[in-house]
Amino acid sequence: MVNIKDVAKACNVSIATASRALRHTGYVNKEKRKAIIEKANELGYIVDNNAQTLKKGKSMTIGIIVSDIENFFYNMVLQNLITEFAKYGYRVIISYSFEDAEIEKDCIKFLLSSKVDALIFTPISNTNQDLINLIRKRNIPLLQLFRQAYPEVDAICVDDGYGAYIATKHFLSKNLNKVMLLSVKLPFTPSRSKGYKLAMSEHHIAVDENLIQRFPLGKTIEPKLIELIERYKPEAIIAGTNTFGLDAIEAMRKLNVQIPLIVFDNLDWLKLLEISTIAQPIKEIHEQTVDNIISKLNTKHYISPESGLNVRIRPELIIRKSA
Amino acid sequence: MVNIKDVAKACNVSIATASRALRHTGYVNKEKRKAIIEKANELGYIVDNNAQTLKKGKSMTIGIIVSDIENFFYNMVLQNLITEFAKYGYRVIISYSFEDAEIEKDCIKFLLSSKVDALIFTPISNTNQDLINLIRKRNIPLLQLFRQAYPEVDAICVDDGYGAYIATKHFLSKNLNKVMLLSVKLPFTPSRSKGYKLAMSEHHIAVDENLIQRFPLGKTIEPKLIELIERYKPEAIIAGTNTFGLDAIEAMRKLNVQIPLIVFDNLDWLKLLEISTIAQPIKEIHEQTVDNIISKLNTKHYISPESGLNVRIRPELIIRKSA
DNA sequence: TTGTACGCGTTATCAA
DNA sequence: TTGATAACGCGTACAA
Repeated sequence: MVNIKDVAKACNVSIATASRALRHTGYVNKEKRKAIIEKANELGYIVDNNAQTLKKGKSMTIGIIVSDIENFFYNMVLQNLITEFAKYGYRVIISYSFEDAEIEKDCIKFLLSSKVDALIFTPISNTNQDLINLIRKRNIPLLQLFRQAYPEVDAICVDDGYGAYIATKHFLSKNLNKVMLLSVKLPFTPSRSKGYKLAMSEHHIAVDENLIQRFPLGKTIEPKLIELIERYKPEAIIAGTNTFGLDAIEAMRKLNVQIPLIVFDNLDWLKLLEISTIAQPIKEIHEQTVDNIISKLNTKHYISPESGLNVRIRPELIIRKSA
Repeated sequence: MVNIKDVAKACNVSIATASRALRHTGYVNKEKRKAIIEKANELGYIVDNNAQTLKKGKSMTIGIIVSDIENFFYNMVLQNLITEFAKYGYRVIISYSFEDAEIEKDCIKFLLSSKVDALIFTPISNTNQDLINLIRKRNIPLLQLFRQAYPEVDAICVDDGYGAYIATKHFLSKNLNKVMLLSVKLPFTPSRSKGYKLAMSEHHIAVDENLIQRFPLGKTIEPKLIELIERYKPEAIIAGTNTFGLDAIEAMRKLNVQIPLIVFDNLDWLKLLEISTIAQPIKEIHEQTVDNIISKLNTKHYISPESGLNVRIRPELIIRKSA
């Protein structure tokens, strides 16, 4: 383990001089600086993050807790966040909560313990209020992404309600009035059914609650779907998630029917199958996220406000063959 | 920032006692311990990782550098690794190299600087030999995943050559001899074309090099594919990646032909489309990876060997309607 | 322009 | 069973 002391000794200078040379800070003789840097490389010296963070009280890292590692869309946003924050000199530390509030608690603790300078997370529940309070007390910039579980904390979400609204409007404009909505049992997200109902009311159509179905994530709904399609004979279907979309396609195939379909979240295979989709506004999401965090970080004495923002970014309807 | 000193003061004990109580180590009066832990929770005390790691010279973390955040299969393996290592008390720190050797260098440096206890990575190139040497000199357990760019370092890979072999065999057994292989221009991975050629030679069929096509990752090959299919009229196609598979399907659709197809990497949409596939052995990969790393970590004075293992795990052929 | 010396928060040793 | 104290590696105020 070669440390700065070793480098200093090898160069016959003091630790302070070596540090100044390597950190490019303060005065140090040009030739000496060059020699020190060279020697450091030669010895394979790498600064110790832990010591540096401990000393400076700043880690130049941003913690991000992602709730679902399988979510392609989350990964896209994450990729952009990593790249963008790097431009500001910040590294991203990623933790995955796997949609589990206990794991989320661990992740938050770990990131706080690591002294991240800011924290972005997709909340699972509102059961970690104590930690949220702690973060706010410490004035660490904090942001909820995709969901808002804590009203006092800023949130940037996709307006899925609006997504459902434009999808429903699309079908209604084609005189397909019996639209079935496969919604998600996910708390803290903008409600798809609200947008659905708004569109219906704008067209003066009574809402048939049987056509609004809610399912939890994580398991196939295909058998249930077959039953529902047979019973209620919808004229169009809006699938609230990708997997619901897959299940809907499979169900229709088995029933040998073709019902117009719009699926949330634009993935590759949807394009291939020429299925209409509600596309996530990836670019807007990561841009607003970076803005939000960086501006908080740049505010010298940032103090978390009493009540949080709730930014809702609108997705886009992409019409293909299926609808 | 409440630290252990604050907790100690609040409890009228010394820092040492507070530390023992909170770390559950050494002797401390039962009631005092309870009081200290309670007070720590009340104050929102969280141990400082940086100080702890600095002091102990051990971070209880394992660094993993993933080359491609979009790769569903990598993410699955990653998820399992996180969960499994947690059982041994290790946290995973994830860095993404985005298939860029320079970023990879940064990631390695960052993880070393963070004092990870072990490092797993998917190498992009063999241009970071200096850092690899450094890691080996420090005797930090090291493992290459999915690719082997440094022969002296242990590697666990999927035997894509075998995948191509069984896929080719399958077609040959059905008397489809003109098999086109869409291979990947990826260095350091087991060669798909080798397996293809082996199968061909076992059936005493001369290899037509025109049928073996190699493409880089990241951009569509559909136009090229249309041309190739028209020119060489293959009787069967093996797509070396998912995206090549998508492109092949699209090309066939445009040409209005149906050619038997097998696609590498079993994703959801392949099942839906009833496309045959070479399925990645996710479970074996993560199990062997965990074994490899944990056993190195448990070897008191682990010394990296002269030459690395090269474990090749065989994928599985899943036959569906498409072939 | 350089070096000395201290402290960041923690753990471990050792003496009490 | 407890507490004083010395490190861990680094950055910097201050003195030289």
